[in-house]
Amino acid sequence: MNLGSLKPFFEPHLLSEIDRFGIVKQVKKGDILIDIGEQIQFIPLIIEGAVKVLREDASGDEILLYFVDFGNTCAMTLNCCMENTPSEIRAVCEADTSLIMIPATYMDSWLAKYKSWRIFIFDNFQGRLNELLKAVDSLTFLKLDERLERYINEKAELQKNKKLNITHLEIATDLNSSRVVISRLLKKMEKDGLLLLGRNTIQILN
Amino acid sequence: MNLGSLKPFFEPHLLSEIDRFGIVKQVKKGDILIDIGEQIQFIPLIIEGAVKVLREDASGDEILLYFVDFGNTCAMTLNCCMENTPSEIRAVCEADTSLIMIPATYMDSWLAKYKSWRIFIFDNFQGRLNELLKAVDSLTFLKLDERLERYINEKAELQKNKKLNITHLEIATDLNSSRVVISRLLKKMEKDGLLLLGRNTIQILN
DNA sequence: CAGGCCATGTAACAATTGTTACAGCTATTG
DNA sequence: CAATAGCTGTAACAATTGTTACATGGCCTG
Repeated sequence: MNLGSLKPFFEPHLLSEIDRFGIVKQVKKGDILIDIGEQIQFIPLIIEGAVKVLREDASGDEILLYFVDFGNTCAMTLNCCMENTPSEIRAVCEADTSLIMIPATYMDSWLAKYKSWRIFIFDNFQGRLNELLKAVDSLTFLKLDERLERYINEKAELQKNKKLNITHLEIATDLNSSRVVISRLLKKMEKDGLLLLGRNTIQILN
Repeated sequence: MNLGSLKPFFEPHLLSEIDRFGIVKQVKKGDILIDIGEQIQFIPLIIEGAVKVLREDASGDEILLYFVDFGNTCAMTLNCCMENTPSEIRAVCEADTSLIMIPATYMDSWLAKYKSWRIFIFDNFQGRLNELLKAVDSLTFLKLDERLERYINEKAELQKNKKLNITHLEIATDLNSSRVVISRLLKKMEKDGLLLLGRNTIQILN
């Protein structure tokens, strides 16, 4: 396993443990990595690619919570590992993704043994709590057009490309809105010179 | 310090450390325990009472995130301690509250030494993440009348009393709505036989 | 007990978001 | 190349939530 990219995060001894016990996994764009209600036995550590984490209610409506990318893991998952509770969220791959699956059993013992692991875990909790806070902020304080703008910009940043390949329906699903509303708002943004719309594409100007 | 109530949570040696290094603090109803932007040096462990945690945006609008009560601490605070970043939230006492302030310096060393501390910390992260998830769920999937109903019931449960002393304006602030809207919805709930309204009081029926 | 502040009730209206319906266009597939 | 499925544009309308304005009545304070 090539752990070079993880070197800055972990002390050498921990790296060798990750090398010994971690299982590398490749997941394709669109695949569901973790689903709601699943028992989680492994902590996924993202090496390449990105994952989107979302929440669903009883009637099947969705809301995007946040994205997770390189060097991070999903704090929700951490908890589920520690407590052995079923997953509260769904994780879907945004792009082809490689990850190291670390058996949940090491979670606790590494916390006692490695300071770098504690830092890693806490940084991730911090990150996830902040992402959730950001989600609450958006839902509370922003109107849909502002949420949409934020969403589009985040997507572009994540994939480092101002041309998005996405449909209005996908956006509507992520924002828990409806396609017609999203189309309407996008059209307005285009008229305002912020975007160029095409079939399956949104080109961010500026 | 009387740590009896904490006995079920922590191993004896840790309890004696808490006894040695923790500082007991009494806070009055309505007092601000932690404010946005503050540096946090202590982990507050709630012994009695309850605290409400809220978020504010640039223009001063608020939203209630969740309540924290006995045996718990605020995961936001944990993070701020670990990372030494300013607080992202405000914590206001719901009732007169006693807490033990644990200097942030012990945070990490106790994690290495005490399994019960690790469990405590992780349980709290779990709890806070779940509360934030619940907040996101409410904001996303519920209409205001449902959020209001949930809010009122939570309040009653927290104070173990079906008669609330609260004004419509306070509710509106917690839910980031406006007083008129809340009055309108409460009136409807009263007409539906769910409540009895009075000046500064809401009596939950059923 | 008069004045003022605060809490509540209500109406009228505005803004935002959601829904339904349908038309036209594009890409794919057989 | 015809058929089909999926994507986008648009209009008309509905529901929800927010805003403004004003009236009433309780309660505290001087």
